[in-house]
Parts: sequence; structure tokens; C-alpha cells
Amino acid sequence: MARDFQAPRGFHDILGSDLRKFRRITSTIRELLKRYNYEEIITPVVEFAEVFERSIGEATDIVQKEMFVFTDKKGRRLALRPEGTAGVVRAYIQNRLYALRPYHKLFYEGPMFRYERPQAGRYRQFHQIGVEVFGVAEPHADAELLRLADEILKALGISATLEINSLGCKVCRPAYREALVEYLHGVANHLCDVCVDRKDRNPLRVLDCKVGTCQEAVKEAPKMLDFLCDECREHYAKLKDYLKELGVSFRENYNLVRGLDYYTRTVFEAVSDELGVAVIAGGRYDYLVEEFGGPPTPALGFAVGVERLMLLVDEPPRDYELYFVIPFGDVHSYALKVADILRKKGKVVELSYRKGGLRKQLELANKLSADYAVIIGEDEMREGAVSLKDMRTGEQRKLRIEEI
RNA sequence: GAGGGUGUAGCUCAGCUGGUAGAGCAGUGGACUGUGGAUCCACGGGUCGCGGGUUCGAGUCCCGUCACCCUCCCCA
Repeated sequence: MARDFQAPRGFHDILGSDLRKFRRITSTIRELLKRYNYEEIITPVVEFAEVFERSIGEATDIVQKEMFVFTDKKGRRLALRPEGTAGVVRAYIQNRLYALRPYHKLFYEGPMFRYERPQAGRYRQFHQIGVEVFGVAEPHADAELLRLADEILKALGISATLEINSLGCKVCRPAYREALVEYLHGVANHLCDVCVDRKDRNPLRVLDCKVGTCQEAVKEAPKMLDFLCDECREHYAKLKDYLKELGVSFRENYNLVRGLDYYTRTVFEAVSDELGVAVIAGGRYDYLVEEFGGPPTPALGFAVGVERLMLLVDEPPRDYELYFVIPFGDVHSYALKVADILRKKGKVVELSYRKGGLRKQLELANKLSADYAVIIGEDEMREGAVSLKDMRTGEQRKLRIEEI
């Protein structure tokens, strides 16, 4: 077999059974989003690199080593988007949406790109469907957002644990950060190399380091929750109350910090019980719009990893009946007409292109899991009829063309 | 970016200490010229991921490379 070309590493074709899972996931989510009255937005796959660098954070792994960055013919630095939020925020400001209404609820769907080492459920081009809410500071928006994430998982039959935490705001986080850095210096000899390096630069990330010694060292670390200012504490408490009233189960995870710098207050992840990885994740980012030059606008959102979910869902059953029209002999003109009539009646019809005897054609009907075979021979054509065979029962009857 | 594993027919895989490539399933044709899921027979298909090296001879050994999988890192 000639393998002259293959897709670049981490880039994949999606087809067949995988694509049916893909569509099941995105259409289920879109259906739910419709009920929440989210409005779709399509933003470019390419943005100026600074859009991501400034929003996601210069010190993050995504920006430092995972972005596809290139220069165009005018020497401008562009990047393939590694996530969806930055582009939507840019679009929100550029299109002055804040001037239209007091708040907005948007969703996007599309490919994202990260230069990472591929693994199961992780590709260099992967797909996310995500939502963003702009202009709402109150915790009932956080609660409804988490409810939506919860509903998505339930609708797809996926068991996952919703983990939540609060990262505070610019009033209370600096003091916490200071306390944490101080603590980390005290236990520095127990930290892994990476964490020793990042304890000053990005101390929060040490909290969710997976290395055993780090987890041990961090057990007694000061908790953000103890440092929350009154407003943040109330926000977090109300969120938990609302979730309880809604019957959304969750687990508090004091070490949940997320890998993007723009988060404030609420952060959350839905961790698959089967895979142990996040399949939905997001949170609040109350300063990002302002940092991008827009008016001060509280905001929040999450992203769903489609490929991750594909590992967890079943292929949906076919939701229509298939009519397989079998021309037998020189009856093609008549068979074309029959297929046409059936399609006009809303039936799903495949007109057989198979050569060979009736037997072979019925074998193909079987292979395609056709519900009905519509057999058309010279006899049927002469009589202006078709023989309709139920492929399940084997029953067959002759119908006049106007009866089908 | 670090470590490990695997690449042989469309798919799943076998191929021992180097000796000129196989099975099952799938495909095509036939047994069976207008009636399927079964059975039997036949046939087609492979530069053994790619490149180089060792050797009289490499699917097999060595080096490189690419891809996939796993564990880290990170993330959806």
C-alpha cells in the first residue's frame, strides 16, 4: 500500500462511527443550548498571537510551548487558536456587543489547536463546544452555568464529578498568593523540580501538581477559601446554595486552579469518573474584557472537549428507515422515478448501484441494514408497480406505484 | 519536553535461534440466470511504516526517522 501522504501528527480524519458519536455529542449539546437561549458565534480560527498571550497568560504552558504561531507575509504574528474564550472576548469587544444589551449569552463550536504530544482523547487539532456569559456578576449565573454542564453530561449518559473552587478576586488573591509563596518556600525541599521553578512565578499551579511529594507538601498549605474577601466568600456560598437547591451534586476541591490565568472566583471541572480527566471545564473571568480594552464586564463560561466525550459515549442508533431500491434488468429510468417518488414522501432512499443478480443486491441491502428492499424488475415496470420487501420479516408484497 | 511499548493484506493478528510472507474476517466471482443474513469453492490483493547499515541472504539483527498507544508534563 502506498502511504505517500498521511495527516500530520496529531491531526485526524473523523468519519464513520466516530463521526456519528461526534455529531451525537454536538447536536445533543446544541439542543440543550437552544433551551437556554444561547446564541451562536463563529470566530476565526486564526487570531493575532497577542490575543491568546495576553488572555491565557504569558507564563502558561499553553502560551509558552503549545501554540501554533506563525508569521504572515507582512510579518504579523498570528496563531491558531488554542482555546475559544479569547477569540469570543475579542469579538465581543470589537462588535461592541456590550452596547446592545445588558448581558449576552454566546456559544461557539469548532476546532482548537495545541502543539502537544498526542494521546488517547488528545490531539493537536481537537474540537470544543463552549459557552460564554458576559455582563452578569451574580452567582446565580454561575449556578445556571454549572447546571448546564451537569445537564450536558446527563443527556449524554456520562458519569462525572463536578469539582468547584473559588480563586478569589483582585482584592483578596494577592494576599493569598503572598501567603502561599511564603509557605511554598518553607517546603521547597519537598517539591518537584518543576514546582520549585514555578513556586514564585505561578504558585497556584503547585497546588494541583500531580507529583506525590508535591501533593503531600501542599496538604497543609493555606487555602484560598480562608483568604476570600467578604464579597467573594458570599459569592461562593450562594453558588453552593443554589446548586444544592437545583440538585446539582458537586465536590469542593481546594486545589483546583486551572491552567489559564484569566480566571477569578468560580472555577470548575467535570472530571470523568471513567477516564479521570476533565471533560468540561471553565469558570469566571471578571477582568478579561476590561483587560482587552472593553468596559468592565464580569463574565464566565466553560468548554466541552468533544474528543474526550467521544471516548465515553455510544454510537447513536439510526433514527430513520432505509429504503433500498433495487433495479433488476434494464429498468433504470423507472427505478430513478420510484426513488424520486419515495424521497418526495420523505423516505430515506438509496438507489442501488450494485451490479449483479438479485441475490447480490439483497446481500448488499443486508449489509446496509436496509429496512425495506424495493425490488424493481421488468415485470414490476410493465405493471407500474414495485415489490416491497420487509427485510426484517422477509414479507414481500407488490404495490402499485401510486400506493407506495 | 522526558521515559516506555507497538508498526506485517481493507480490519484483527501469526510468522521460533536471519533462508525469499500466512490465517481469520472483509472484498470479488461462482455453486444458486427474479429473492438476503447460512454453507462450500475459487480468486484478487503486501515495495512486512519509511530510510540506511550488518550479512551470501533481513519481516526477523543494528542505527536513524515517521506514526500510533501508554506513563509523566500539560490540558478539553
